[in-house]
Amino acid sequence: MAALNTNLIAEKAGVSVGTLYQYFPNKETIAAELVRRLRAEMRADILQAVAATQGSNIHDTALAMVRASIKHHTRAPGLVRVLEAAEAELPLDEEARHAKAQVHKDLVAVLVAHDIDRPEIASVDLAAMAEGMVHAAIQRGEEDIDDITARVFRAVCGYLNI
Amino acid sequence: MAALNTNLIAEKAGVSVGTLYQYFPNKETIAAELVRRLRAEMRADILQAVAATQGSNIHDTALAMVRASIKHHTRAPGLVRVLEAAEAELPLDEEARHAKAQVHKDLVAVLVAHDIDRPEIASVDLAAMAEGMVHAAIQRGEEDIDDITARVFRAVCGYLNI
Amino acid sequence: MAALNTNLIAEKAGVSVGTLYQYFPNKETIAAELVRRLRAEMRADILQAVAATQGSNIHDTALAMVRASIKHHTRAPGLVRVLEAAEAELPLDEEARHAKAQVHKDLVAVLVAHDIDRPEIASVDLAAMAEGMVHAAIQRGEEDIDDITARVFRAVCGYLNI
Amino acid sequence: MAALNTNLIAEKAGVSVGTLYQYFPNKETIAAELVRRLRAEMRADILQAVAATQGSNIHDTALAMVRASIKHHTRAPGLVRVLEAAEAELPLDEEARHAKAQVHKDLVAVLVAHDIDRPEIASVDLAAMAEGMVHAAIQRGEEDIDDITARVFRAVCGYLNI
DNA sequence: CATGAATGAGTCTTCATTCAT
DNA sequence: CATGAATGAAGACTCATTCAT
Repeated sequence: MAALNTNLIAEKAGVSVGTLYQYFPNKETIAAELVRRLRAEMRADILQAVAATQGSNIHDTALAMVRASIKHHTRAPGLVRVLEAAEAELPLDEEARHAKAQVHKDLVAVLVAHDIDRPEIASVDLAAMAEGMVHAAIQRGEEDIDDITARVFRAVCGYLNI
Repeated sequence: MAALNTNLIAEKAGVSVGTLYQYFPNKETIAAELVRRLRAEMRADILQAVAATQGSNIHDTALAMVRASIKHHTRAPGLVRVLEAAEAELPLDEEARHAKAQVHKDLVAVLVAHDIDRPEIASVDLAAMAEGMVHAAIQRGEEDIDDITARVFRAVCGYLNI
Repeated sequence: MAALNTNLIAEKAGVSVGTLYQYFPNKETIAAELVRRLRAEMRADILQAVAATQGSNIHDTALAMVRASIKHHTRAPGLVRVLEAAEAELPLDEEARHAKAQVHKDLVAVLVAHDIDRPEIASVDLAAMAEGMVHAAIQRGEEDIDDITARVFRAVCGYLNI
Repeated sequence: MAALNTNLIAEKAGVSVGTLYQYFPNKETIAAELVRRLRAEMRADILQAVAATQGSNIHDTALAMVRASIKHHTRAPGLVRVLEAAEAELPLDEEARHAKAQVHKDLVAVLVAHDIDRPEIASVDLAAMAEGMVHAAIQRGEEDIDDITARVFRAVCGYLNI
């Protein structure tokens, strides 16, 4: 995949390939690290959204989280897309898996706090649903973030029966 | 891109690479053709679902379509995933673009028939949402199709406010 | 070499590749046959030139032969060029070698008849010289055959000290 | 074109294919560069011959140039032959075309200095004639350079009427 | 978070050759 | 001078990885 070319990654990172390989044993770990960072950023966004709506009803929290998710996709659409596609077939290392799991856990915690049924499943479903919709919208060139947000929010509420 | 290796594609297709190249000028067109077939099959599944629920309310039709979408993902999960990932960066030829557009049009037609708001947008949103959720579920190894169906259906209804 | 593509040769010959391979065991023999024909035609042209100047002085004979050589290059410039290039690295079969040798022998005979020194060497030198000049002129797009003839003739006379 | 096989070129150049492709975008430019070098070397040989016979009559200069031309063919007969054959169908880049043109210009300059008629045409004719004869002689395995030189020289003088 | 030219295994693509019809 | 789709070895090209500086 052209976008995950090691030389390109190095260039974008402002270093040489050699340097990259001094810190990572191979391309897979490099990609895993990028995934880790992506998830960490995402988590920060989400935690912030959760914190900001602390004590509110689930609607407000959900809305804030959807917004956070979209923000995350807007930052570097190309990279996010490529990495999320790569994530599936990549043998993630412990760190990356952990970062990914954290996002999941945070979401589960929110769902549990609001008495949602089968929170573990709901967490992955909601993430997949939002990711799918946002991803498609961004890729089509949509720019009205509020509109995208509203649409995803509708689906989320439907899924949660709230 | 191990899964879109021309030699592998040829092998799976039961022919030699040379034969493949007698019908397609290069790898891109080969991939485009696979996308075209995928979309054509998907469309057949969806049209059948629509036809089978002709005259029913939108709930039944939506449910049938969700089921069709899942069926499509179940057939050849690996290939579907790879192709859907490739679809975005592939220069699709006329045929493939047409096949993709047809699926979209069919869905829009159903939405229009049921007086759904902004049917064009709804069509892509619903497709993305379902694809995202189903994709994630299948990849995680879920096998209870009815359960997945019910969850996607909930999101769809929420999105459509029905 | 694109111009010696077996499928192309077959097409130009108005048959299928399969048919070609029913008469020749491989590409080399096909090329050899083309060389053989080329040399046979060339020989015919040269013999005719010699016959037409029977009894004349060497100047007239040389001039006629140069003309014949140019005619040969004009017929199918592309093929002639390709074949003459191929001739060197091709393992010619008996027939083709014989056809080539015949041309040489005829020339030697003429040279002997006119008391030229070292006729064997002169024969190949003259052929190479004429071929080189004519080839280059034709390829550059020159069309004034008489002019090319005059120039080659000058070189030939110089070589022969006549 | 076995002799212009990229892997072979790389091997002969003492590097790997990858390295070759780090400096040239494709096979054609690689071949063009080889042609350029060939012509540059040839030019050096010729200029040296011209310089060494500065002020002499045209006979001496012509002789020296014929000798230079033969030397050029002797260095790497195989490569020279292949490249000169390839030259015609190759899309030469600016550099290569320039190198080729330089040789031509140098020769024209010499011819002009000696009041030769139609120097532009004479230049290409002489080059083609010498190349044709030398080429054939070398390929037949002749090793007596002086003899070849004398024969080519005779043709050259005849052509130039000197 | 050093550098980047060199390496060569792995892909894409072509084309001489075969063989079922 | 039967046909031409199928084959796969060979050749063009890429890119993850290394190593001398």
